[in-house]
This record gives sequence, C-alpha cells and structure tokens, in this order.
Amino acid sequence: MAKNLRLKAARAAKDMSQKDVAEAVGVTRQTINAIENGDYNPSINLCIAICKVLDKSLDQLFWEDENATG
Amino acid sequence: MAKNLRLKAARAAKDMSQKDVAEAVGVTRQTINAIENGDYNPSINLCIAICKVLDKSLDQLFWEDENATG
DNA sequence: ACACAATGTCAAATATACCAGACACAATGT
DNA sequence: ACATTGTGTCTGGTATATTTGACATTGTGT
Repeated sequence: MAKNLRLKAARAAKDMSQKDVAEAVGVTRQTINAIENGDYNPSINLCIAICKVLDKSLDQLFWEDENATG
Repeated sequence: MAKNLRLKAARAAKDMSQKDVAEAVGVTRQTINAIENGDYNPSINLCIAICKVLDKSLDQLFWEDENATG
C-alpha cells in the first residue's frame, strides 16, 4: 500500500510526534507508524479520531490520491 | 454504535440493494448490513470502495454526525 | 562520549472485521 | 398458494488490525 504523506504532513503541521497522536487517539505508536507507512488498512473510527486530533476531514487525510497515475 | 442512515439513503438513491452494493465492492451482504446497522467499524478501504460505488465522499457518508446528542 | 527523542521494524499474542451458510419475516408478484 | 426479493439476525470459522515488548538508527543537545 501507498504511504500516507498527508497524514505525516498534518501531524508535522501540529508539531506532534507519532507517539503524541497515538496517545491522543488511544492507540499505540506502532499503529500510527503503520498507517503512515501504508502497512495496513485502519478502521474508519480510528481514521475519524486521527482527523479530529489533527483538525482535518476524512477526505483531506484518507480519500484516495487525486493525482494517482492510472 | 449508531446506524448509518446516510449510507442507507445513498444506496436508495442509486436504487441498489445491500446485495448489489456488497457485490460491487467485493464483500458479503452481511457486511454491508452490519455497517448500515452500526454493528461494527469497517476499514477505511472498504469505506472508500463503498463511497465510489455510491458516488459519495468519505465525509458525506462516514464523517461523524455533528448534531449527535452528547 | 553520553543521553534522549523520534522513527522504523520485527515477533508473538489478542481483538475484531469479515466470510460462509443458514433461518425468519415482510412485501411483491404469479 | 407459491416463489422471489430485500432485509435482519445468528453461529462458527478465517484473515487481519492492533497490542505489547523489544532492538536499531538517526538527529539533537550536553
């Protein structure tokens, strides 16, 4: 799966570490890391929680890339 | 969990049954039924697939209800 | 050189999304 | 009366998301 660079960028914009986000949404640091690196396919509730912490919408962070080739 | 009435409405607007949507996105009918009834917490990839079939965005179908009583 | 924060990654265990198959019930049509 | 479609729900199984704990690396500051 593709990396989620928008998530990484939104986190950087809030000056939060992976650990900070993980604690804010109630999951482990490895889970946030895996999502950013595209290692798996998180649940919608977790995505919503992340969006709220980072002040973004689902479409902004998780909708598929507009400029995907193909 | 709360029912997803927006999903049900979007499906009705396309005149598709739960079975139709299930086959279009490659899951079983029970999975679509469970999501509409709030029985669990689907993965983001499944949500995206459903959105595409129903011509809706993630925010339109899965963003949390603003006027939830709390 | 040492400590420390942030990240990447691995392995084993647990929780849960999702499947496969079935049964029930209401509404529709023949 | 009978079949069909759409939905709700249950049970038992498999796949995978997520946890816990650990170790290595890079960068920053002392």
